[in-house]
Amino acid sequence: MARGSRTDLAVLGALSIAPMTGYAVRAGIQDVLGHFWSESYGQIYPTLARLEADGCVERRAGERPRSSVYALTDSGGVRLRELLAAPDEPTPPRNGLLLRLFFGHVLGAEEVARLVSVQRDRAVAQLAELAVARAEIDPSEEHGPFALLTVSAGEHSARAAIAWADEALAVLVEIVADGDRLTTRHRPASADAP
Amino acid sequence: MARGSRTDLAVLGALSIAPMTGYAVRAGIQDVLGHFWSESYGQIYPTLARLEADGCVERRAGERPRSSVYALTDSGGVRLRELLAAPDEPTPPRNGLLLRLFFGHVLGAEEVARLVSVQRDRAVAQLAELAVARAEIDPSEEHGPFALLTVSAGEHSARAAIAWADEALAVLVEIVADGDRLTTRHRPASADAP
DNA sequence: GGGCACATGTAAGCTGTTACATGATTAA
DNA sequence: TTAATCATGTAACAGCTTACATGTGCCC
Repeated sequence: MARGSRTDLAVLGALSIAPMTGYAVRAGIQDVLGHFWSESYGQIYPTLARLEADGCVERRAGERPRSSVYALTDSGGVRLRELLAAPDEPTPPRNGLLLRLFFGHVLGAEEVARLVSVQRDRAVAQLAELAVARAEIDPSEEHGPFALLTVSAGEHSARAAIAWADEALAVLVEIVADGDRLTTRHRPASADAP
Repeated sequence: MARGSRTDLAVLGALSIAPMTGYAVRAGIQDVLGHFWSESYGQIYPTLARLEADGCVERRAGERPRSSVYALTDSGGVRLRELLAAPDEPTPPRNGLLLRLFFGHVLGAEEVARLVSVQRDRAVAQLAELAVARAEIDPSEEHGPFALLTVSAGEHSARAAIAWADEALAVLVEIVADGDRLTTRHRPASADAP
């Protein structure tokens, strides 16, 4: 799947739930898909215009002045299924924390531990947000089970991040301790003034 | 940290290991950081030129004609530590598999299961690659322990992906079974011709 | 001599964000 | 009345990939 069609997929998917304005598409993506997807207005409005030109969506006057409601057409439905069936080609990896960690000896273990703690806190916070999201899903709705699976993916990922962070922090504490042992080895064993 | 400095961080980090050519920087990032970072030539060469103009790296003639070896300067070292200490600001989430999963009722549970299987296979393959990477690290080297932590992060993440995929596949099988039950309910219990 | 690894660079293009400009409607 | 929300769009810019152009050195 061409990378460019990912916004198409998100927008067509949103319109498959119900016809709505561009503004509502954005709000829906932020609120409902927020933990694994994002789109900005700068993407959404041009995308809607292009999809309309391609006959994938139909534009109708909205209730308010200057507002338009977009609805999925038949060929838009076909296009949506095409995009859904296409395998997800992974983007090149770019993990800023691991990049910093790899060059950790330059920065020092203590500073690295601080960065890892920040990441751990974020994962804990995400777990709490996911619990809220989970509670808001109605499992009897048609896409309820699918929504629950996306929440579950986030939870697995967050728990793994926490477990790793704990492991990493333990290792980093040891590295700090070793450093202390090395620098204090030649000093008297009794406590000096701080 | 401005997003734009992430390539700077990767390049300066590479040069903190040893002075090398742009080509070697790219190869090093691909081979050593490959499981969590990537850079293309289109980023590396302009970045090196800019870092040289800023006085962060020094360019010297390499052994081959037309080749240059870049080395970290003192101010480059300072810049590297600055970038390393800056917290990693997370990029907006974009998970193509979860996007597809969320709209799974449009595609059907069986097709979704196929997509999840592909993801599971990828995670299994990654785990194998990480085992190789782990074996190649010398833990007595100064950055050995840090490199091991990056491998460990990959392993945690891959194992979580596999566990989630197994859970998801089990749920999807049930959804398929429910669908079959509903569609066969009104047919005779005895086997019809296929 | 042919192919591969080494080596440098640029141009075009795509994806995406941010900030801005503009204005109507509604709830406090 | 005034602030928040609803609503549409664009322009500028940032980041990144791909493909191309170009050439050297080394090994089979």
